[in-house]
Amino acid sequence: MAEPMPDAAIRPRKEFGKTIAADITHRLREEIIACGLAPGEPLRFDVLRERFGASFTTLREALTALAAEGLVDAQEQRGFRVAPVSRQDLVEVTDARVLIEVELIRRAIERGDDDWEIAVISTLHRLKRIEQRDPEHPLRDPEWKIAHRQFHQSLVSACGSATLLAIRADLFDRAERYRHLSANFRPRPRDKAGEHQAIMQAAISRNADLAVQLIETHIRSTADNVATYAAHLLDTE
Amino acid sequence: MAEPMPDAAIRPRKEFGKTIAADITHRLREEIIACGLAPGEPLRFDVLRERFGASFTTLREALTALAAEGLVDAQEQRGFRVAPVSRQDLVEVTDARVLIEVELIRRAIERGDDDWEIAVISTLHRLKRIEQRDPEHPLRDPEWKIAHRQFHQSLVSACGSATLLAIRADLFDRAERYRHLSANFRPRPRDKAGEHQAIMQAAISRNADLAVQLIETHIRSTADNVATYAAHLLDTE
DNA sequence: CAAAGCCATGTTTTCGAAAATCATACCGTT
DNA sequence: AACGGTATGATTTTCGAAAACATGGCTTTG
Repeated sequence: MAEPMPDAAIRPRKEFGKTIAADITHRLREEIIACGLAPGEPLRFDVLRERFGASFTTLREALTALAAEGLVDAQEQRGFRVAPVSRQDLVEVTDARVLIEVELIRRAIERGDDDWEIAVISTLHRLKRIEQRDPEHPLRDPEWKIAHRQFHQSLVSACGSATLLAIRADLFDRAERYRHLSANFRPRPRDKAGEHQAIMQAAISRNADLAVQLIETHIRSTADNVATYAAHLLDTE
Repeated sequence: MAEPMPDAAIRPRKEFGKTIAADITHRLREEIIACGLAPGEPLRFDVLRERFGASFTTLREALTALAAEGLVDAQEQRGFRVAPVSRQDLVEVTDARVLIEVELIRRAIERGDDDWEIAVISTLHRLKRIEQRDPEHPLRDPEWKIAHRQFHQSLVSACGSATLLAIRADLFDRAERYRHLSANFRPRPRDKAGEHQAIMQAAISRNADLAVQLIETHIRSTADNVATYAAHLLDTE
């Protein structure tokens, strides 16, 4: 007889990662990036315990990991809180992203093979499909977010440095939180589809200088948008 | 009457940081960097528990933090181990350091004020004093290590980006571990004192191009040294 | 009345036992 | 002998109680 479906009572609690701690780290990260937990908000164990159904120490491990990524602020003996946002931090994250992403794009264009080209083309294709389906509020759509993340990830994936890719990933997450922050106040998304298309073409045709210029513009204009439309959230804290 | 010295029985267990977890993170980090714990060595809780006198969960939190810094390798459900070393990783860390440190030196030279100049000059002075006192095995001397770290830190401290400084600090630690790895097999330290002096002068005289070139050479030649004299440790794993 | 000290309360932090998981050796079968 | 599956011991992971700590209000004192 076939193994029955897992009973609700023994449904696995770990949907991502093998350990509960890794799972909670992942869920907390997504929630902070999406601003479901507001910047600066205290992260009290009682509340988290109820929300995530894990114990003190497991939560503590997750919060410690997120603190290292810059999404959580650990105040020794006084608990944790969601990392605050500020204009200064936005500028720093943007600057760091440009510095690193530009270098990684160059390396990827230099080193990328057929598989890399295929990855770039196919992740962009998926992204465009999702945008066609529902062109309204991309950041509200989890699928769009994943596809967008994967497209940018694929662009640099052939750079050859896992070390720099890890740093880039952390910075990308921190920047994405700022995008969410301003999403509710932004009048209309600009033509991101066109920008992504142009970046893809520059990369595939191995035009490094153009790709670098497009990426830098892409990153900086997004950050400018955030600074404009989330201004009231950046100056008060 | 003056407060008596803390009794041995109630001697504080936290010498660094306010929490035990932060203290253990710090001690473990130093021990891994100094190769007191060998690369790839499993980090079993029984052993750590005895060595650091903390409980499972506290150790777990410390290991999680160090995993985010790249000094510990977390294998889900199969424990932790000291991050392995490899030629590839050495190259990546060196490359990343050059990319970031070069940029930060430029920014610091651009933005540094009088306090910055004073910090650079005085940290170099302390470093030279320590080298005069005991010119034998600098990496064996904890004071030299701290002074060396602080000199390089001071050079970039005025860059204006806490975000990039944090990334730089992690990479510096990872590189320092490789230096320790080869220290036992290196015949003689080359003229680091002269290099540090030249870097300081280029920085203070605001000669960014020269400072950048010197720093890059400094970082790369150190890494080359490691690759040469720790070759037998890098190829086997 | 101001300032300092002290207790009460809520929160974080730490601990070791207990549950879950993995690695290994053993056994039976082919 | 080789293979697959299972029991066993070792190790990690998780939990909630208990200790440590910070904060704010209250009392006492100068």
